[in-house]
Amino acid sequence: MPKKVDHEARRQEISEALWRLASARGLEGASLRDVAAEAGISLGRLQHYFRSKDEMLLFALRHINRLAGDRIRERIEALPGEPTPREVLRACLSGMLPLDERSRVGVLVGAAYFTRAAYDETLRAEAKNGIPQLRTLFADQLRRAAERGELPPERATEDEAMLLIGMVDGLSTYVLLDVYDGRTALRMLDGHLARLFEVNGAAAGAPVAGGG
Amino acid sequence: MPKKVDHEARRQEISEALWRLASARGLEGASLRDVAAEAGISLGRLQHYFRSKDEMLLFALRHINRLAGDRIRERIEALPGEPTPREVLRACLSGMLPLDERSRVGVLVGAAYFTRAAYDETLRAEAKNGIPQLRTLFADQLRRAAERGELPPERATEDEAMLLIGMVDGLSTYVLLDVYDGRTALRMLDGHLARLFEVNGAAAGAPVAGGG
DNA sequence: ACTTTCACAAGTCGCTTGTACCGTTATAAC
DNA sequence: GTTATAACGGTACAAGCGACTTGTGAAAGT
Repeated sequence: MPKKVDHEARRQEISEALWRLASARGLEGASLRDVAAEAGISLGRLQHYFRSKDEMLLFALRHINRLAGDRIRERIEALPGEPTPREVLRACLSGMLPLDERSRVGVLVGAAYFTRAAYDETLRAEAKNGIPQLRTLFADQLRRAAERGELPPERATEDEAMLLIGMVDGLSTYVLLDVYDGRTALRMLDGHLARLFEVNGAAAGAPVAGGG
Repeated sequence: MPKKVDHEARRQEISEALWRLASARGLEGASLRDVAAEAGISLGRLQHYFRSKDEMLLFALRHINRLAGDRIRERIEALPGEPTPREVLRACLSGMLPLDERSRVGVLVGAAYFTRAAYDETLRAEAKNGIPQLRTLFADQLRRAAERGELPPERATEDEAMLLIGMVDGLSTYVLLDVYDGRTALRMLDGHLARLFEVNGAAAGAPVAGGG
């Protein structure tokens, strides 16, 4: 038997090259030759690791979804001490906004995939994948906040959790379109959270200062 | 001089063929030949009305934006009697959701353009175009509601208006992804409006029943 | 009647695309 | 040392792309 190569690692490298191109020129603007060139390998080699373009796109989508999940989890664990539900929520939501280069690429790639997912059933199934998890995570935090008296109980719903996800998505959209910048989006997010966590007209939960 | 043809009308017909394809297969899946076939004309004729593909895409974007604006205005005017600010807001916002086939195509096309706009400056400038108008319209309604005592004054801000736009955008995204359906999105939108229009823990403004 | 010019249809051009396939090298097993 | 096979690099190919050119018929102006 000849030498063995870590296929998973090679595939991830190629995926990352694809993301760089997709965030700069869109998914359709990234041909196999372009991706190979960006990854610094030959077209033949790329084809050795992905039998077709669709296979590459699907792998890259799964990979970026996995990284996005890791990122969320990292941000939660990075919170100091015993974080309040509100702090957890803010960390997750602000982590989904395109505030730095890394998350900007992530959101751009996600948008590119979304457009395809709208008419590609395979991609759509994959893109929807993480949403229920995220909704559950957020709903859990809302319930926890309600138990602590930091949130009116009637606001601790799955709908509210879903609304939060949708809102961050909408904010991200307009940041990418340069309608406003990341700081403004963050301010609007904080405004929404502040009103969400209002109990009898007063702020509740731990307000958080600064940071992305 | 030979016979004269209404160029504007021809261009609109071609644009509509493009939308049908774009909503079904995405913008990149619509070649000039495909659009011509969908419009039932020859490639040569299409090129007679659009010198380049970019010109066609730009015209179609402007056209769909104009129709979207018309739709909003129609919905406001269709409201019976002297509509409250809340009724106006709900009519506009629900009109932006992909609830029927027409608006579904509109949102799909908008999404396809958005993906391109992320890395195409010309399209981005055009796509941003209607936003400030919409924000102003919404902010005006919020202020009017605050004056009528139906909304706490501190919520009558430009940020709140922008947040509404972003939220509908996010909801639309997930409707297209089949995460939930249009009715659910509408329920979530109504939930948000209900809380927005809460004064001292009680509902204010005119609650609206049913309808899209 | 003649000319001009619009409104097309059809074909061609150079280029890029995804995919298939061939040839070569290197390495591990026997 | 032979063989089998993973790991490539390189090339060829059919299809499709946008852009461009050419040809034709007809109607309006003179």
